Amino acid sequence: MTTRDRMLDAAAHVMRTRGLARATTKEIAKAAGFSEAALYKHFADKTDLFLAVLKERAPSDLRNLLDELEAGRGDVRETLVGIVRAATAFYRETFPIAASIFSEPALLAAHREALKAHETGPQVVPQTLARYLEAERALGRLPAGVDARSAADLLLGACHYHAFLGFFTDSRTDPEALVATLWNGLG
Amino acid sequence: MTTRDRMLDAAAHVMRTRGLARATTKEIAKAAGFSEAALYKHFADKTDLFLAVLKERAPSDLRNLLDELEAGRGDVRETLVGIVRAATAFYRETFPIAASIFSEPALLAAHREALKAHETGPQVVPQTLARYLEAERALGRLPAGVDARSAADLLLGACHYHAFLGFFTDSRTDPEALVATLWNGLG
DNA sequence: TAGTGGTTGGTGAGCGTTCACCAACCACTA
DNA sequence: TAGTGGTTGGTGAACGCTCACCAACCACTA
Repeated sequence: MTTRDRMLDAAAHVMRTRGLARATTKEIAKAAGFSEAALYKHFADKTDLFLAVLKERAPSDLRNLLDELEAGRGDVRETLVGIVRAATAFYRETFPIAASIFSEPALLAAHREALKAHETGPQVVPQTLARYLEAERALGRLPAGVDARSAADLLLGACHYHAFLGFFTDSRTDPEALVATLWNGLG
Repeated sequence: MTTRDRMLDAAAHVMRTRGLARATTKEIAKAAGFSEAALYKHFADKTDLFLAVLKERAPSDLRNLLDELEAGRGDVRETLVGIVRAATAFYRETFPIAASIFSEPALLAAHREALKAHETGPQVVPQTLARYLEAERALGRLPAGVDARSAADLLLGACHYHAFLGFFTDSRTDPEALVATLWNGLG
């Protein structure tokens, strides 16, 4: 493991435990086992370090799961329940860091620029799920008129929302109930 | 308008524009038209000020709208579309401040304590919507087996999610499509 | 093969600035 | 005249970042 990797791991850890506002360069360097000055041999400044953490230390579990989805293989409802489970855990883990970017608008802007340059971002998650639902619809396993993107947003939105609420109260997601409600509809 | 009110307004404004990390007591005091020390005549410390902003300057549009909902009055679907519109705007406005609390775990913990003491919190929003849906179900305007809380979470979650995504990419909510998808279901 | 010079990646010390916060003081009013 | 609510002018601590310096390693040549 390279020095840079150890620094990124340490930074991610300190950001998670102390919060972005209290994640100091001194503490990150100490956690990585190096001097503070060494940080600046590998990263231009603190913002550069944080952007690198955001880009290189984001857990990819959910994205991998979605990428491996294949239409026609397995029951759609069961698949969705699995996705709800994974997404809830994923958002619960990533929310604190993702959210704390909002405390520094400059950092948010820089992050957005970086995402644009790499043509990626959090929206690829609902896009990928929508693509899967679209494929299932094409196979006739979902109603013809269904709006795949709306369905993806409803499902992932509920997970995201639960992760958020979970930091303020003790709320639990019931993946089966969620999927059943979306499946049956209100009409 | 009292001095305290002006200070709260100024703090809310600075928090929104500069971000929590760059919202200094000096700038807030200046924006309110007072000296920095005057802040400390009205608030014990910076955390106290921020908690007061969170409690007393949260826009209440959505909560009011939901509180005024009455079952049996008007078309359910149209009502839901209106709620989606209001919720999306609401979350878009409140997200930056709500999210930036995560940069300071101590502040988050204090906020959570304050919510617990007043027996309130963000979860009252889905609770209120669920209560409305429950009432509509009791009137036979929704299917008997529908899980009101899940439906509320799906709908509000999508709004919350869109507000979040909107800060990273240019995404737009289509309230009608969202409600239609939830209404018709996937099954 | 021993000496030379350059690069890489590290260190401890500390600079300049900013921050939250406060003591002392003061003007106004009940 | 006592209390309220404001001001000026600090203070110590903490922060990001830079500085001068150096050990280890490497390529090149006398």
